[in-house]
Amino acid sequence: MNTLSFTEENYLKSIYHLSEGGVKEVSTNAIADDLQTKAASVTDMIKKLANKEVINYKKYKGVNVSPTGKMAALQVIRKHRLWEVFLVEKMKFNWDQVHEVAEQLEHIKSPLLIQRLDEFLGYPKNDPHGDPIPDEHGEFNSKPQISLSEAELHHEGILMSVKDTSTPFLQYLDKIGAYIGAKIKIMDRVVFDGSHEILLDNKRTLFVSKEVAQNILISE
Amino acid sequence: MNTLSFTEENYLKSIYHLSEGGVKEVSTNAIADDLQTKAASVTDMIKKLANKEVINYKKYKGVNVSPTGKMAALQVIRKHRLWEVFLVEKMKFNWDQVHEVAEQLEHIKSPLLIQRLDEFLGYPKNDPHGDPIPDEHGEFNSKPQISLSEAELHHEGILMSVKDTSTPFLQYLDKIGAYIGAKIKIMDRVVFDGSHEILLDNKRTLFVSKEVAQNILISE
DNA sequence: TTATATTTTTAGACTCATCTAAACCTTATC
DNA sequence: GATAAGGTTTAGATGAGTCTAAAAATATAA
Repeated sequence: MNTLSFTEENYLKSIYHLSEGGVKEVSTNAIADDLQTKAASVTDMIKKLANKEVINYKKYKGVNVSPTGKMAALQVIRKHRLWEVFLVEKMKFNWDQVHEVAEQLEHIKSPLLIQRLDEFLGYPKNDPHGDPIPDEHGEFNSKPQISLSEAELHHEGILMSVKDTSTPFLQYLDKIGAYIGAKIKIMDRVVFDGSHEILLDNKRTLFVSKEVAQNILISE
Repeated sequence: MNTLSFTEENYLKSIYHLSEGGVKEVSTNAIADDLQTKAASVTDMIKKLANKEVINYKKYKGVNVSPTGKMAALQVIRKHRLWEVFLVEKMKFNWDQVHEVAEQLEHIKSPLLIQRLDEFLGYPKNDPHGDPIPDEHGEFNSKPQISLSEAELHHEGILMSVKDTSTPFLQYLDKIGAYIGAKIKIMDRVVFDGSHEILLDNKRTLFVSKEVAQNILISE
């Protein structure tokens, strides 16, 4: 497999995410969309990645990650999430400020640094958005969770993670007082627009839109 | 000036270092040698850098950094040295292990991160090799220092910094027990091979070669 | 001062990652 | 099962950074 370039790592990570752990076939357009590039560029790159045997590729049939590719992707994800923890815990970044910088830091090549960083941070299990951090073997345990929009009415759970990690969404959550670890109970669901009435930390009830509900994951 | 690419930053840093702060003219070959590349590649790149007005360039006459280029170079150097401090102080790296990783980290783009890192480290004035860390305006005070090989016989001073930061040299210093802050007195100088007899921390006398003496800087 | 050696630049080619435009497959629809 | 619509791949070009080989300029030396 050799080493992957900066760009190759980004493609691989995108494919891994889009395939939800290596099951589904991922389309050229989906990758292009995710990486803000053009389909033709994606075709070129997936040929390279297929040659390096980190993905499986059949013309016109989409791609998915191979076992070695999955490991490589998980290492990049591990680095990304550890750096995010570092930025929030040690550099006093807000959780909506970390993504862009972590995108750069995740490509730093130094196994020793990652090992020491992990130790320095106290072997964290989750990043600031609640996503699990794989260990050096790519292992991680994801606790069962369900989106607010899919959970049953009157279900109560802990805010475990968020699907969307964009600045506007995270700033919105800050504004309404939602955070990883908060207690959320679904009080009502509005049929008209799919919005949700929720009880936050047994203190306040408020309404969130369908879009917001889909991006909040709580414990089952 | 716009932003500089990864590679452009490396060239600029090299030119800055080779010109001892932007004074002397630097030759194409010197840069090629420093960056382990070919003279032809250097010629291409210095044209680009001259177009961006970070260096002054006259064909066949060498280059030196412009005021804007000097500032840009100092920012990269600032980042490099702050990361080195981080690696040694927080990540428990040895001083001979930091260079390669800092070469990568110095190109991370995030003014906020550097500001917070500086604060986190307690606004250090020097990196693990004794080199001064410029502040955000590119200012730094370098205390007067002189190489062991140039100082007067029987001169005594503190080991302030090292010119060579390669792993073999630093490991050699570890071995003989020399470190930044150590007290060194020049006991004798051997005419035959230019080697030096020194007294280290008032404890041990030992001989170091001419090459080693040239790379150790002590207070005047 | 002319010849020689060295340094620097140019010319042309290569790789990587990207693009547009056109050609090509696959799928959905009637 | 023909056709339209959409997705995917190829062809050819571009820019960044690099290289080798050859030409041009400068420096050195007899």
